[in-house]
Amino acid sequence: MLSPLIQKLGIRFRLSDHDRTALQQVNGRIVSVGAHQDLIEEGEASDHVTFIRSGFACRYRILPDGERAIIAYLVPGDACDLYAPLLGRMDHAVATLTRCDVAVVSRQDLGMLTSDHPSIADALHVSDLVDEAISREWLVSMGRRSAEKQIAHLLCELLARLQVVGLATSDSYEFPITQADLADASGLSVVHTNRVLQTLRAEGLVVLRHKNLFIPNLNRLHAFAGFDTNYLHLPPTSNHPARMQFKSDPVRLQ
Amino acid sequence: MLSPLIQKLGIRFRLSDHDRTALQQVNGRIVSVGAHQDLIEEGEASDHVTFIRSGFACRYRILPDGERAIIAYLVPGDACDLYAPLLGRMDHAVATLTRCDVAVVSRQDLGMLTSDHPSIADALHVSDLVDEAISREWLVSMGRRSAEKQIAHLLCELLARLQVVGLATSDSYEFPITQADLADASGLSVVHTNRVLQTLRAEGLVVLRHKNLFIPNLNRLHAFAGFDTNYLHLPPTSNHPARMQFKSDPVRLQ
DNA sequence: CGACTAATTGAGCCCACTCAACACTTGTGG
DNA sequence: CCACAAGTGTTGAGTGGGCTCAATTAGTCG
Repeated sequence: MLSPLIQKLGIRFRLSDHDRTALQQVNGRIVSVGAHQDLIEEGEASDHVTFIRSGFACRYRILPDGERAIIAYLVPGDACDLYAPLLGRMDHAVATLTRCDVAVVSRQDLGMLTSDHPSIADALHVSDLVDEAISREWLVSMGRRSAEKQIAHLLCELLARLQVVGLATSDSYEFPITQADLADASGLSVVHTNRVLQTLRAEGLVVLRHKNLFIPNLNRLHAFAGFDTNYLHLPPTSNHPARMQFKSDPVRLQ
Repeated sequence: MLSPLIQKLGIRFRLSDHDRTALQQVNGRIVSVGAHQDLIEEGEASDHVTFIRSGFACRYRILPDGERAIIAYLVPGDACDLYAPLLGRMDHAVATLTRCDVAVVSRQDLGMLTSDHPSIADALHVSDLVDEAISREWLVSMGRRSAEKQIAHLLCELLARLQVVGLATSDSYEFPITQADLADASGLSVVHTNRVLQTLRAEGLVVLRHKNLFIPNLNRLHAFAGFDTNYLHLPPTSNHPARMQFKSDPVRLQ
């Protein structure tokens, strides 16, 4: 039911076998949702929690002029509305970007789980704090990185996050996100997003084909984007095979 | 010691007199810090928590090219590093923007306080969730609002946040933040920040003089910025005298 | 008063936007 | 299985918001 979540929690927080078993036995219902469907609407206050099991989703807001701003990407293992009741109502919406399987768990069940297993509560809290760090990093990107570096940075982030849940190899992952959805997450226009991607491809920083992203030289992409995994708070022991590559010259555009 | 914090917690969460007394009796030391000084450095892992008692501070990151990105403004009542130990080390730094008084409390004392008073722990958690919502709103601003609207929005947000801790009237507050610090928080250049402020003044949306901000017509500014307090999760009963004003025509630039 | 910091102004440029057309994919129903 | 529609990606041309560089004018504070 919650397998990618368990994987994610286990990476940043020590869980006992007892905790794991409890997590594995959580019951809820699995729902399959098509691409570009709302999972949670703004203003909602539901009595269940939604987790992404497969596919990509996003948090977003619609502005008065109809523009959409994507505030976060959600990948398998991410919760959509974990602490929503503490705040009362959702101040933003959540929608799928691709076809998704989501797990819907009752808040009551989850509450019992976390009170019986305080370390699960802590682990969930930690992963929320990481989400917060990710928001901050997006702010850094939007504020002070060029469009090219911003998107490169995002692609690095997704690689790391997908590796955590076993959905990426050391240098590639499935990337079914639309350029329009990338644009709304980067604060760019669709046209410019397209051109930025072309530049990254032309520089040989990424190979993007058939909804699949391959990174020929991760060190080079990291150096270009100014990417530093610190903010994701992954354990140092985590295996990052790509880190073993030779260091290469930094890339400069123009 | 923590009076603005107590005010802030009390607004969004019901605290018993018992809780309040406990909060009032927290001890720690008060430190006075000059403007533009680091309070917490990136990578730090300290055994105490720092709260802003007076003045403005910010969270920030420095990029490889030396640029600074301000990720959040901190006002009196805000915590600098509440959950830092859960994540291990700080992934960003905190610095003052003006002269500040900060309260430094040992984590051990705070831990005892929250385990004796679970509702204080919840209240702190809620205010962290609001900080998260603020980050998301900043992302919306940077991504999809014009420079004018972005800064107008920020000024609306500060009004609301300062009202919570009694540092703003219904339509004005002390605004000692430098244009350079505003620029780094908005992702704009200093020069353009200056011009944006001039536009807002020329439109009569704000009066900014002698480090003091006055908003002649809050509804007008709200409408212009597309500002909606929802994301701050203030109680509906909160007194917002300015809301009683007449509705006025929306402002359009150019 | 002098030294520094902060705010302002001008000029020229470029990154990113808009509008608009076109090509390629994907999916669906006849 | 094809035809068409819708969605997605790509390209060109022209514009403008926001940038940089550089200099000047306030403020602030010892």
